[in-house]
Amino acid sequence: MRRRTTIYGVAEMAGVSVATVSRVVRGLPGVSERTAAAVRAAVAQLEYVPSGSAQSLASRRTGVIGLIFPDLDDPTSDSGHETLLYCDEVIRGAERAARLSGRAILIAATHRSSDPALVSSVAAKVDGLVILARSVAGPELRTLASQMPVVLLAGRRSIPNADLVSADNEGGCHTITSHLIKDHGCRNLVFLAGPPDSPDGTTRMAGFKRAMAEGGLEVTQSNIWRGNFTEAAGRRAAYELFAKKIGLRNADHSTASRSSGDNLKSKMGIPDGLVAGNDQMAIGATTALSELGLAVPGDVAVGGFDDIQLSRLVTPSLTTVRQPMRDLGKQSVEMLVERLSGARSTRKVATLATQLVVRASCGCEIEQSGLSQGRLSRSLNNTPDSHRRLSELSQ
Amino acid sequence: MRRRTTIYGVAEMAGVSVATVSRVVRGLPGVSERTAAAVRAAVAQLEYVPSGSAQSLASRRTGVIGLIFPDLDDPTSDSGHETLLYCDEVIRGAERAARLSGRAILIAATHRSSDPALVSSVAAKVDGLVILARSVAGPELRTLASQMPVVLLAGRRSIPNADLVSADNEGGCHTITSHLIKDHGCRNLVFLAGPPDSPDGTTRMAGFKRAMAEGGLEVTQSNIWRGNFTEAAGRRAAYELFAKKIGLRNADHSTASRSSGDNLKSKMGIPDGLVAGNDQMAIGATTALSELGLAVPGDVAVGGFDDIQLSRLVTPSLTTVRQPMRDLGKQSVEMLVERLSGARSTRKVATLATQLVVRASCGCEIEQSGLSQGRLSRSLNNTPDSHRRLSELSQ
DNA sequence: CTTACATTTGAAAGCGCTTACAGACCGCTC
DNA sequence: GAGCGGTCTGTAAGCGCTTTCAAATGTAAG
Repeated sequence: MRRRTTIYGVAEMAGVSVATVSRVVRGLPGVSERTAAAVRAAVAQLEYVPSGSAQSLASRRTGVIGLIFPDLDDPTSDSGHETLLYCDEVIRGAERAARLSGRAILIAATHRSSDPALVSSVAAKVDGLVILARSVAGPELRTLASQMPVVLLAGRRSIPNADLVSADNEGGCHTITSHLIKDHGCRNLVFLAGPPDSPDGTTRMAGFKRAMAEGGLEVTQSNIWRGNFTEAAGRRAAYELFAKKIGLRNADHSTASRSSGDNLKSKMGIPDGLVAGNDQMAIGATTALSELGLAVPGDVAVGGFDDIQLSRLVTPSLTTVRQPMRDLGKQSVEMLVERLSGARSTRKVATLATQLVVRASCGCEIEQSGLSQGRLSRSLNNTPDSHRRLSELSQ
Repeated sequence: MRRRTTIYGVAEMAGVSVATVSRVVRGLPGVSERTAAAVRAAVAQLEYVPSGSAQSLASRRTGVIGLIFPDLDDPTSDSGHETLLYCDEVIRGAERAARLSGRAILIAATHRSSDPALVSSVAAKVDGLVILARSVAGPELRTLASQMPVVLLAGRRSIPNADLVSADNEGGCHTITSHLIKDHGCRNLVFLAGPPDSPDGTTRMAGFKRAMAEGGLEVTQSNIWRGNFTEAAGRRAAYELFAKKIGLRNADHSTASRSSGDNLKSKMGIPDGLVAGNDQMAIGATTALSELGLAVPGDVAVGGFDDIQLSRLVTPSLTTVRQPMRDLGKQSVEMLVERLSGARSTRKVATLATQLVVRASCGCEIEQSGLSQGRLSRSLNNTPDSHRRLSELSQ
């Protein structure tokens, strides 16, 4: 582990000043080809690698972008697992975008028990930050945003100075709801919402309502069911919405009377479709419906949101909405780079289009099984003309 | 984006020298509580965050570990996808270990068309490197390893000075082979090998051979089939190994004569089990066997290696061997940290235990279907007593 | 051979921190 | 009161670069 050569060593060997070496190494103009060649020879000879710290200190740029994401405490939980995958994709997208701009990505995960100094120490080493969801507390976030460019990814908060990138939750939910209405003729949809304080959930519900309105369908209390994003909540929803109305107290798979067609359902106000605020609830509901003897999608069409792993594996496979995770990472970094290069100083908000993933639970796809299962899934863009939708706010 | 406060600003406000501020900020002893409090007040007041570059330059430590991994050119290919997941897990493990040691992780992906300066620029910013597989070319690797601590993860090369971490390919393949021999009574196993120049493949074959020897079974030419790790190769293997021997030219699912028990098979030298060097080949072979009218695991037991996503989804689900990906990342960083803290200077080689994942293709598990599919999979450690096996070489 | 101007080079002043090292100050002991 | 060992604090010299700025050199025009 020999001590690394410095710029002085190279300068000496090449018989020039350190300023000249610096110019050659960074490819700046104004050095004669003759001199440059001599310097390059010395660099190669000595295997010179400039010290990143010294470069950063002198130029006050690190060439590094920080990415802070939440690390779940309980990696065994379902949601934990899904969040992990989500973050991984984002990291990948961010890394690529950073690499293309000649920068590197410094990653750090936070969780509730982690050292508060962590974020500072990362902030001290980077030119700008991409912060996922709520991995950093509000006050700290404000401080950071006042000191360096910050992009919030899927963060709900509106921090002055911080750009914002998120998936189009409203549009995605609108798309899947419209799909159930227009393509599958649902007339009595129920939205399985999340807790009222979930911004994602609220935005998704807005999409549901807009699609209903566009379809000429009324949305009342009875079309919104409040849950908490868990599978259990989905099950409960199914029982509450269907059990009484079809005259069952206990779910009994073998003896449950098979449902009796649109006629009865519409008469009794039984929903003919469910749109869930996330996949977990959709899956819970689907399971419960089958216990109640109702067929999905035959009697009730079901749609989810997120496209978690499990959604592809359940029977029937779940029609859902996928977020462009990798693009979220990419877009965040690109916006950061734009700021870093001084190209922009106004605040910017980007919303990336989501993608409808059509599978079986809506009635579109005949169930596959065996080897090929899980490999095919047709999908449609919900915005056919453009890949992303950007809106810019000066602020 | 106001200019950040420096240590001088804090010193001035607190009425002390910068040396004292430095001591307080880093928690060094030898400062009276009175003074320290004043400094802390100033730090909070000014929202002072020390410059990482300046700290690194002065202390010649960056507190950052670099992680270099391959980014596949073709992200749509199967192997690409699997490799991505693999890397993601490694990154997670590395990040956690780094965080626990108070360091951050700088990630950068390389692929064949990427800028060669990338690795240098990363190297210039970190205290040490973890390098995955063959993401960095040999000569460059040597240079790096001569200048800073380097850990090679799953890298086949033996670079002087570089520590090495890898999964126990030999042991894993030994375990699954033994499982087929001892628990399922296979007597005529065939190993579907990779190309001879694949180190992983070779190591796995060694495990196969050892298990065969321990089971008192001979290994000849006819027990080794050479492939190239693709599904197509697996299919070909099945046809070549079985089609002729059971008197079929064309696979015909409906009319194929069902196999006729151990009696015939052993008489004719038909294999009763396949151990594949990776999951892709195992899956290809399984598909082809079913086309040939042979039942898996009924007529032929099959085992794979890697535990790719698909292995859980195919029918029958594939019994295979999983690498401890997250632990690989963790272990790499830990070894690097050990070096960085000067605790060790001898070269170290760590081999982490793999895990046998028992599913249906060996005959252990009754096939599951429906909702619960993919969620349960029993698994056994192949080294019951210890989680990892370390061997240390002084060199 | 000047003068004017572009091109190439080097000297030197930081960048914001860490870290010897030395000095100041304190209460002791002899 | 001198001498001594602690404890606390400040001075200043780097760390290895970048970046003015001015000097040196070359070059073309007058």
